Amino acid sequence: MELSLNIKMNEKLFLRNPEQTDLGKNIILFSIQLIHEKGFEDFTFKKLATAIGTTEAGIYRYFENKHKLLIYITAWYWSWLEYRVVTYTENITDPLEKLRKSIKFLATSVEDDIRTSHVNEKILHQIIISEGSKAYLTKHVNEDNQDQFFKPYKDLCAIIGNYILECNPDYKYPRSLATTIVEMAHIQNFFMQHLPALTDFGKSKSESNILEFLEDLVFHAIKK
Amino acid sequence: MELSLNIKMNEKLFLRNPEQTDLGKNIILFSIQLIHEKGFEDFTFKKLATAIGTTEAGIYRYFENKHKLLIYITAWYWSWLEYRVVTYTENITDPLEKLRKSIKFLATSVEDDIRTSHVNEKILHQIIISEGSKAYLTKHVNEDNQDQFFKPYKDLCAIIGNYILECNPDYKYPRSLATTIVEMAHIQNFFMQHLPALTDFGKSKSESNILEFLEDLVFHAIKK
DNA sequence: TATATATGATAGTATTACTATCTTTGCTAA
DNA sequence: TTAGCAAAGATAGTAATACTATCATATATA
Repeated sequence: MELSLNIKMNEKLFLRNPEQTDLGKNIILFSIQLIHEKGFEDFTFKKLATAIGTTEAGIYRYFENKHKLLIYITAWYWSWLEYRVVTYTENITDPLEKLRKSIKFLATSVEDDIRTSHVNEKILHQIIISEGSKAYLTKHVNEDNQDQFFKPYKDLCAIIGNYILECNPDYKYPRSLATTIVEMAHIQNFFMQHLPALTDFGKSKSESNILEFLEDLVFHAIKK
Repeated sequence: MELSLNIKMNEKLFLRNPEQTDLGKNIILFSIQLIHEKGFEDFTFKKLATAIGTTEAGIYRYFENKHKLLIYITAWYWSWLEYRVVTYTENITDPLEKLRKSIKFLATSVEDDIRTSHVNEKILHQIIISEGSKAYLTKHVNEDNQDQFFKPYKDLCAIIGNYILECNPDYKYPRSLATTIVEMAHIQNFFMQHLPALTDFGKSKSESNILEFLEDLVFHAIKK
């Protein structure tokens, strides 16, 4: 049986839907590789075209510019993560356990999901850590937000926020705590890899330590 | 009496020390204005030169490229903030109060410091919020780190981390909690301004709410 | 007065970030 | 079977960016 997983993306993010053609899928596949390899600043459509074996003009038929492509792949990641979090927590009744499991999904690397052949989730996770925030740290964040480009990220945070409220309906900062979990899961990971003095995990360099830190932080914060 | 405050910067960050000449000081003054106005991606040495009334080549005599300049001004900011935090907390004996006051410095906007005529701290604070993380989110972060470019940031976090340990010597994650405070002080501020659904402060848009959230988070985390 | 230093003026290059146009390929509906 | 259309390939061109190089000039200092 062949599995496949399809995520519906905001149509304003692309000119032509990359999921519907071979070239489109290659653009996603190779851009994830290239952005990871070179970093977003050094990544260009020219290099991407060469890697795929097509021309620059070909890429521009799918994406207006490389920033839209970055938003596309980050939005895809958040949608995919939301799907995973919801799928694996919806049957859990204990809200504390739901939250704990969610934090684990946010703070832990994944293996490549074979149901999405044009996306390598393991590398994508690294991109989110190093480049993810560049999707919104721009002067046009307000316009991009009006176009709903960050909806997948917001939806995921909203779910975590609701789990927090289920644990403690009186907790005053469910959304900010949710974004703190999501952001710090990635930032602590980046610091652990590159600026270890900024964390307590420099020696072990193990994600499980980040997980422990986040759990400790969250469950103390929401304790009644 | 004329006050002045001088911060010694890492010499590898510049080709010629910008604090020592009028043009150099103008580069710092106008780059802060321009980066805030246009955002870092759209900021160029050409535009900066035009704003100052000098030539592109003139700027290149001080800074190798715009990324080094960004690191310079962010490093300056962290040094300045460390100076402020240390100055205003060293006389406090109660560690909890020291930590509380430090959080306030991290999470609150400042007025322009008149002792530094070539730096507008209020605008600089906004730049740190929107552009600060781009200083280290690069492929050359490891080399930059070896050159000690992020030392001011680390020093500040180390101080906060020590205050945390003074409050509770058994707390297991003092450094990660310190960076969480610093990072979230800025990220929550950005989200409050631009993506308010990600915070609990969207309506009031008030920094004092961020402060309350951070205090609540930190003091629950370190409670014995 | 000689000299070093900072700045100004100008020019030039490779790369980036696009836009435009024309051709070819391959599928589909008449 | 073919006409027509969409996707992709090929090629060219432009303005801006990110530099480097050189030569002249002003100013301070020894």
